[in-house]
Amino acid sequence: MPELPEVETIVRELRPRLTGDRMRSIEALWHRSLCGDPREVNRGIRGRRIMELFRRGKYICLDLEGPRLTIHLRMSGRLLFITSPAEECHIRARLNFHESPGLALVDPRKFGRIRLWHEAEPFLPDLGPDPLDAETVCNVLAGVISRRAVKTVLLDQKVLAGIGNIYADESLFTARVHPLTPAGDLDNNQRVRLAAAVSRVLREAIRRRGTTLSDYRDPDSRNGGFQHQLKVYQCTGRPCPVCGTTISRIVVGQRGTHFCPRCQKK
DNA sequence: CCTTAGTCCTGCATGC
DNA sequence: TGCATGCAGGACTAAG
Repeated sequence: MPELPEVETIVRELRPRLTGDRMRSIEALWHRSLCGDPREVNRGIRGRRIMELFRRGKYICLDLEGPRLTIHLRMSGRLLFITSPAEECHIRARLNFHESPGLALVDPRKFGRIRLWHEAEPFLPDLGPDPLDAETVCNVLAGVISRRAVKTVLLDQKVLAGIGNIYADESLFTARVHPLTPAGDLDNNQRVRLAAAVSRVLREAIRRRGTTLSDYRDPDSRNGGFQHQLKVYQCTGRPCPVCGTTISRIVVGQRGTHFCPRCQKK
């Protein structure tokens, strides 16, 4: 699943190749992959210059001289440059440019969404700050007084934008915090550890170009490398790399959650 | 305020 | 081998 590090990797690949180019069209091959009326979206983007590419949380964002285009890959989405006539399955949409090769949204599960935002409308409202900076994360966590499980809070995009299931579990393990700890009960030490862990894990995952478990690929179809660094995520039944205790799996907020019951005490 | 369940989807694992 | 079932999961919505 593309989370912040995977999306960051994608944006870094797209930026030098698309900045300054112009939009030609967006074709929706699956009607729900493109939000709104496709003809209206195409009127809104045709000929527009891509001023800037950036990431907000898990969103790929294109600044089109005012209006903005966002792409969210959700579960299984990939954004691939269309190079050879290589037949990719599950193409749900195509982005066409004046100069650059097109981009295919390949998305078996059809959850990915492309959306055009008009200049006047609030852009990605309700999205919390990005969690790459430990101090920001610490301040945000200090402001959470809720008794919700800390793992649920980490996954809440209104609180922090970009953390998904993989990096939530890995960060909690690194910080030695139990995923069910009520967020408001974290003491200062735990908060500082968790904030440091979140930013460190995300930065390290970016450095490794993301995690490829099954679906994720960068725009040139290359795998990430962080899957070799995972300590608890999908490691149920294997020994904890720190203490050797068997990694447990529980469900928290309808999400599979992996942790070491010895290192991460409540 | 909060949690839970349902929705969207398909590939894959499981079980008979 | 083949079929049915169920599960995963990010974001959103509705109900309690």
